[in-house]
Amino acid sequence: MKKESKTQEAIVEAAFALIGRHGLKNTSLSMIASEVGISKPAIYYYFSSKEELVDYLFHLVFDGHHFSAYFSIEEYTKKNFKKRLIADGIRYFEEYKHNSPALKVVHEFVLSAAHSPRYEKKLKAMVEHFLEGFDSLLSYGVELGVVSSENTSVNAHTLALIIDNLGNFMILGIEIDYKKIWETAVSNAMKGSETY
Amino acid sequence: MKKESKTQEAIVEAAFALIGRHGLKNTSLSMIASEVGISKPAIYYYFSSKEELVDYLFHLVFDGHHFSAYFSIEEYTKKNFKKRLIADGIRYFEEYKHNSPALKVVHEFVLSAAHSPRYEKKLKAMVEHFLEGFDSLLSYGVELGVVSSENTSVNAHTLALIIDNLGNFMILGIEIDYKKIWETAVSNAMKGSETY
Amino acid sequence: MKKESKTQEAIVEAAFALIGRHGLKNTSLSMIASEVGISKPAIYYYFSSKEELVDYLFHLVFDGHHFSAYFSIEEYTKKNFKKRLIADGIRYFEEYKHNSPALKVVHEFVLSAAHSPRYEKKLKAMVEHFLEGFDSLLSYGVELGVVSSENTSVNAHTLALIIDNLGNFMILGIEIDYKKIWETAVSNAMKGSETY
Amino acid sequence: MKKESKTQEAIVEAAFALIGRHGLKNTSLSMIASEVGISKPAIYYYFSSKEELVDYLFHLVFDGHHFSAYFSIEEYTKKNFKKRLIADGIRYFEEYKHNSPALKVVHEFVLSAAHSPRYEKKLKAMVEHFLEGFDSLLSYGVELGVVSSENTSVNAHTLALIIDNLGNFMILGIEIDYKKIWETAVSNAMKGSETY
DNA sequence: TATGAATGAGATTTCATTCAT
DNA sequence: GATGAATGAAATCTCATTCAT
Repeated sequence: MKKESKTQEAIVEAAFALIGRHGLKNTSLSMIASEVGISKPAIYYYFSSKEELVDYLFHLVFDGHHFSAYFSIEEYTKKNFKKRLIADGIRYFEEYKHNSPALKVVHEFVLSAAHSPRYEKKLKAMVEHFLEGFDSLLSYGVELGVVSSENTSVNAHTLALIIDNLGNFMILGIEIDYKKIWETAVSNAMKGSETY
Repeated sequence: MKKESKTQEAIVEAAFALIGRHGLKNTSLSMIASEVGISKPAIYYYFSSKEELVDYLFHLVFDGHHFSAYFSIEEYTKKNFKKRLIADGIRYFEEYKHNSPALKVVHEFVLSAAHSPRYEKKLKAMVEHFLEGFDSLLSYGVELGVVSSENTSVNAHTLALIIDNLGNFMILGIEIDYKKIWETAVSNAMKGSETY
Repeated sequence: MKKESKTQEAIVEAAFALIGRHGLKNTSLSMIASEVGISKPAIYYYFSSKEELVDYLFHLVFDGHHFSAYFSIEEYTKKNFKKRLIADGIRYFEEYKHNSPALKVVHEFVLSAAHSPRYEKKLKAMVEHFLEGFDSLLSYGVELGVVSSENTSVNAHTLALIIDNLGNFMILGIEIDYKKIWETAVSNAMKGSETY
Repeated sequence: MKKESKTQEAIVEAAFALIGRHGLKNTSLSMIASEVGISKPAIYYYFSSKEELVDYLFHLVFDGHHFSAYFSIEEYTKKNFKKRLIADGIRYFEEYKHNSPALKVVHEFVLSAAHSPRYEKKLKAMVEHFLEGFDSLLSYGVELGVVSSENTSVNAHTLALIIDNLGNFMILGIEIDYKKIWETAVSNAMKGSETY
């Protein structure tokens, strides 16, 4: 837990806010500096380049973005499984509603990964981490006897796909019944479903 | 329907390719001009600003991105409904695999939409158009008697959410069983599913 | 003979003058631009970077700096050999007196070669070219029978060393009898000289 | 003779090494500080500006660069004159071969002198000091009867010119017969040489 | 239709320097 | 004696845009 100076914190916070608002490329060090109320070179005292600042934000964001931060498998029981999964999911994507700068920056990274090999690998790893998270969770449900053993993996990935995109839709301000969609998805995933 | 000159076509094509590869902000008019083999000011003969060129691409992309271009409701029958829906969906997201410039540019616009009110509305409209497309399709399935009448709307939106994100995952190169996921999603959507 | 625009010529000329006066590192594109009376980016229309501009000057300077430009061996005869060699040498280093920007820039390159591998090789080649030039000239003198055949190479190199440094001393404004020194050096070189 | 602290010595040494390697303008206080392992402002405790540090180096270098440091006239005798002069000269320019930081810095100052009136005078003085040194030495040789009394001054200056440039050529890595050239030059200077 | 030439604005970055502690 | 924190000035370079031709 390295101690950050007030200024460094302010830089990071301003960067988050501005990148969330204007995007990665549209946020200049000048903007950050003037938002914080310091001079441009002051940023270089804390980060040796814009790239390094962005990297720092990237890690800050993704290091806190673990599957287990939202879905703590060890607290799931036979009895609370469904309720818990539904509640955790809702908690997850409702964060988007509050428009937290961090989540907007995640969004920014996710989308810019398409033409930035720098982040592509990390991001892919993060998505795969979530896929595996749901895999483990459903497998545990199978053990508990509350989740169908058929197609577990496909169902897990479907949940990941849905919850991820619910966040994206929320950012866009699409009005759909988020909770019901998630509840239904969880139900389907648990009951298993034979294909045609 | 204004007639496009060869040069204009070339500009648009180059812009598509470059933006798909490097992103909106990282693609400069110089890059486009030199890709086409013309001078920078020549672009201004066809588009009065970079913004206008981007707008043009935006419309080009989204005007061709109709729900009905992929799912032609009038060809769905009681008998072929499921098969058809599965097949059309697969056709849709497999386009991503082929890396078509247009789709990459859609992705890019989604990115910009997050911090550009200019595109936000249009994009939202497009997403809603897809949501309604699936709504209509499933409603038609209800009429035909092949789709459960319960929760139709939620199921339709779930399909939209899934198919949209399958494309995103494909761009990232995530290896999951795309087809099986889609098949299962269609099955669930058609059979309806009571919630807990 | 590529046609240079007026502006390009002006840039090159200003660069010569300013680098001669302030040195390579102390001459900025801003200085050049404002000397020429154009904007900074205008320079980039002609040279894609400062490095390229400097390279251009480098070649301009050294491509005209051939041994044969000062000492045209084919005009040397048995009768005029000494007189000619003395006169050509004087003509060579007297150019320094007139303080031509180009010569100052040569000086700049020569000295900065010490920590710029970029120019080191080229410069070494140029110096060696002059060494060989004097070698050939004296050898020709041997053939003509006006130059001693002993130690020809050592004597040639001595001439090169002296004439080169006479220029440097002139730039510094050292007051010595340049002509007499050169005459004596030529005499010694021609007569040959046994070592102790 | 102010006492230098360990830190000051380290600063000076690092400055020597870095300036020798990268040049005056390319060596920043940051580089020096980090080479020494201290903070940037620490340098300001010892030198009130970069200019002052450079001045200090300048004097350090030139105060040790006396003619008499290499050629101690009082040890020359009728018998050892030539041998001694040759040997001292060789010792002088062979220092260049060992790449001593101090000599590289001299070279650097010569470079700066061309466009820095600050050093020009000092440097000129130093060169003149060497010219006079050889003048005195040869005059002493005349007194001893081992040096021709004709053209003594011209011959002295020629020696200065040659030995100075031998060092420059060495830095560039030019491969010539340094020793033979110097021996011959000494011979010629002592024997005197009538001009044409 | 198209280009050569040029520009203002602004981006990232480096440097010598200062000052309170 | 020495440092952490900060700054003004300036450097190189890019970009969208303009305009006469």
